Amino acid sequence: MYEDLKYWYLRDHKLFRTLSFGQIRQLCIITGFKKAQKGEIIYFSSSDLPRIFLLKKGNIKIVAVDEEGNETIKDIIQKGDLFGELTLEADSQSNEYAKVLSDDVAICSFLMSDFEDLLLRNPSMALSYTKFVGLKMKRIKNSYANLISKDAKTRLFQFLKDWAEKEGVRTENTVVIDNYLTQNDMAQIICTSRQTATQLLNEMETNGTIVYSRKEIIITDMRKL
Amino acid sequence: MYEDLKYWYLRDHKLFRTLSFGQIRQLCIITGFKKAQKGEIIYFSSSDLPRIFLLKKGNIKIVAVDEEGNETIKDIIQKGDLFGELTLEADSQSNEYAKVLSDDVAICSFLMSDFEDLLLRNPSMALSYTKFVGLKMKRIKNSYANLISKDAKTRLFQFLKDWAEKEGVRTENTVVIDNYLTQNDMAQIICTSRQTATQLLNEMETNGTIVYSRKEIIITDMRKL
DNA sequence: AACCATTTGTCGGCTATATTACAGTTACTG
DNA sequence: CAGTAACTGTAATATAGCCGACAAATGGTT
Repeated sequence: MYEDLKYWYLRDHKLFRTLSFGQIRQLCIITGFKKAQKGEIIYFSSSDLPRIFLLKKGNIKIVAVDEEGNETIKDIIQKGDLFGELTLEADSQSNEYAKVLSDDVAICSFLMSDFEDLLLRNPSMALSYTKFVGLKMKRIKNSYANLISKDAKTRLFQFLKDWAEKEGVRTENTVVIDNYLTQNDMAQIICTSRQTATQLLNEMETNGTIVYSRKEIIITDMRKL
Repeated sequence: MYEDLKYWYLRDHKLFRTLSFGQIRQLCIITGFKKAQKGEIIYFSSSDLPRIFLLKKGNIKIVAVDEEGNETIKDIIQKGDLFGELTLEADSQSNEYAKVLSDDVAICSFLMSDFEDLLLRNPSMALSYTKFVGLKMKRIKNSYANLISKDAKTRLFQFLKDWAEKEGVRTENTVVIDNYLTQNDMAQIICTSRQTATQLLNEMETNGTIVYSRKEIIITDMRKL
C-alpha cells in the first residue's frame, strides 16, 4: 500500500478534509490497512494498542458477547463510518468482535494516541470531532428511545425506513435495498425475537408493503412506510 | 454576583481546572447565574441562544414532551453535572424543560459559542471535553442496554444501586438516600408503569431490603443489592 | 447428487407488564 | 382545620411478544 493511496483513503472522509498532506502523513505512518471477505471475524484484540477504524468499503456488524455467551449486535457499520474507541478512552473489559457482512470490506485504522496528538495540534478538527461524537450520541439516544417506547412493528418499520434512506436505491416511490442481513440480524437490531421479526416481515409481504428475499428487500411504496 | 465568585463556580469543576483566570473570565463575562426553588420549571427557550449549563447545587430532572403531550424523563442532573447542548449542536425541534427536584438549585450557564471559542484556543481542553462527552455516551449506552435486556425488577435494583453509590450516605452496610423523587419519577427512569414500580418497592420493603418513605430511602444491606 | 449448515416459517403456551379503575394517604394552602 | 392536589396502594383484566419445538426452504460443499 503506497503512502499516497493511504493519504487519499483518509482524506476523502469529511472529518479529515481540512488536514494537510503532512498532517495526514503523521497518521499514515502507522495506518493499518486490511481487506477481508464475507463471514470473516475481526477481533479487536485487547492486548493490542487501542485503535480507531475507518470502514472504506462494505458493511460489518459489531457483536458484543456477554458473560453468559449471549451475542448482541451493538452496531452496523457502513462505508465511510468511523468505529472503535471513538470516546478516546480504551475500555478493556468489553468483549467485542466485528463480522463482515458484505462480500468484501476494506478497513483503515490508526492508533488512538496518534489521533489524539493530531487533535491537540488541530483545535478546529478537535471541535469537529467533538461534534461528530456528539452527533453519534444523539443518534444512539434516538434509536434507543424508539426501542423503548414503540412496539416491535413500529421499530421494524423505522428500521427499514432508515436503512432504505441510507442505502436504498430509489426509483419513483419504490426502494431496493441490498439485503446483507438475516432476519435474525434484523431481529437483534430492533431488539425482538427472531420469530417475531419473521412474522412481521411476512405480514408486510402479504400486505404488499415489501417484497422480501435473502438478496434484496424491495419497498413497494416508500410513502406508506 | 461578583466576577471572582463566578470564577470559582466554574473553576471547581474538573473540566475547567486547567484554565487560567484570564481564560475563565472570557466565559464569565457572559456567564449567567440563576437560583430556583423546588417545583419551579425552567424552560430552555429555543429563541434564546444555545447554552451550556452547569448545576452547582441541587437536583433537577430534564423532561421531554412529545407531540402527543406525553412526558418522559430524559435525564436526572445532579450537583456538578453539565447539561444542555453538550453536543455543541443546537437542535431546535426538541421540546424540553427542566424541573427542580431539590429544595433549591443554583445554575451557571454560558453561551455555546463562547465555549466553542474557548475549546479552539485550548486543544487539550477540547480533548478532555471530547472524552467527557464520550464517557457520557458510554453511560447512556449502558443504561439503555439495561433497560432493554433486564426486567423491571432488575432495573429497579440497578437504579437504586447507582443512586446509592452516587448520592447515598453509607454507614456500615446501610445506605441512606435523600429521596427527592416520586415513585412515578422512578418508574419513568426505569421505564415501567408507576404501578409496577410501587409493587416492586413494596415488595422490597416487606423483604426488608429497603425502608421507603417520601423523604428518604434506606437500603438496609448494600451487599444484598 | 447427496449432504449439511444456515436461514426461514409456523404454532401454542406462558409470563411479565401495561392498563383501567378506584381507594387510601400525605402534605400543603388558605 | 378543612379542603384539595399530589402521591401511594391494590387488584382484575388484557396482551405483546418470548420461548421451545419442529418443519420446510435455501445454498454452499464435497
